[in-house]
Amino acid sequence: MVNTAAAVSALESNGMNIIKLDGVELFDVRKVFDCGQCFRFDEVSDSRHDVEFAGVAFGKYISVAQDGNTVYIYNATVEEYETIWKSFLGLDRDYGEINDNILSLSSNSALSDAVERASGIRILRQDAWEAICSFIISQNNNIPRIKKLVAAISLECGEPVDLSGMDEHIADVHKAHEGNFYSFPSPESLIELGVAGLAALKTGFRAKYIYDAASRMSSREIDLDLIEKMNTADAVKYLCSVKGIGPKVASCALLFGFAKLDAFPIDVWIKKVIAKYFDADFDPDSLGQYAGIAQQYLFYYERYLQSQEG
DNA sequence: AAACAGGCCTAAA
DNA sequence: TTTAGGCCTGTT
Repeated sequence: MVNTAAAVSALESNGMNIIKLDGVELFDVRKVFDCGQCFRFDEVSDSRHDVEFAGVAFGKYISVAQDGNTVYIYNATVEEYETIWKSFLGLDRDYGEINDNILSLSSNSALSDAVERASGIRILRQDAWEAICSFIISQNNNIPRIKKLVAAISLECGEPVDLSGMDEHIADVHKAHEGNFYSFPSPESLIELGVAGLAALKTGFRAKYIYDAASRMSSREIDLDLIEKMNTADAVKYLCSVKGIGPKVASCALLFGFAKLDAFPIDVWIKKVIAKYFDADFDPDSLGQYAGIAQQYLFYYERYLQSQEG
């Protein structure tokens, strides 16, 4: 059974393009945008749908809404869906098959519980530079503040996104929800701001790291096409040559920005998970080509358990 | 008030 | 090769 085959149709409302996807399985918008992989989407609280998240990606403003197995993408054409949003949302992959693969490689009961509990998470395919830069910012930081900092550099250095194709009513609703309407900044625009300018936006000790990464991006010393072709282990080493990028940040960038689904970021939560549920000699590679997805399931699961305490 | 937040760098053994 | 401190800032 193939779960990628959603029925795609194009709707229109007051000139705004809307994609409607019927029969979508193993997809949960809230989990997708609330599991900490993406810092630019916020929930639209008075949505006409069960749940809706809106934000900017690839220089475009969209919102993604869901009622049961039906998913809507507002402000998107069929072409944009096929070329950008389908892969961005992980809708080009069969998560039924992925979950089976993960479960076939491990009999760990916490992992099988996690797969069930976290069902519906999809790994986003984000812009590579945005992922690299965002996860540099994420270090020694918490999610609300990461989101604030990413919003701040986008407001300062990004370009205003085009809202001309949007239904005015929808646009107004979204503007009321702290949505930020600027694209993620190019490396060049961040360089222009300088280390001092970046620090002035409260990025703290990360300012020089962002600057260094942006410089190496701009000079093509960091070659995204090269990373694309590398295996994950080599790509981690490669990215770690940038000041401010260590194994965890590199793994996150590869998982969320390059669709390297075997990248396995080890943060404080995952350390806890490994200590709690796995043997001391646990090797992430044992979870196979989708180890990074398993990591997200475990991450989500442990945070879920934590939230249930007290 | 002190510790911590989805780490990483540097120095020191 | 592994192990301590320190780090911007904000929140609890």
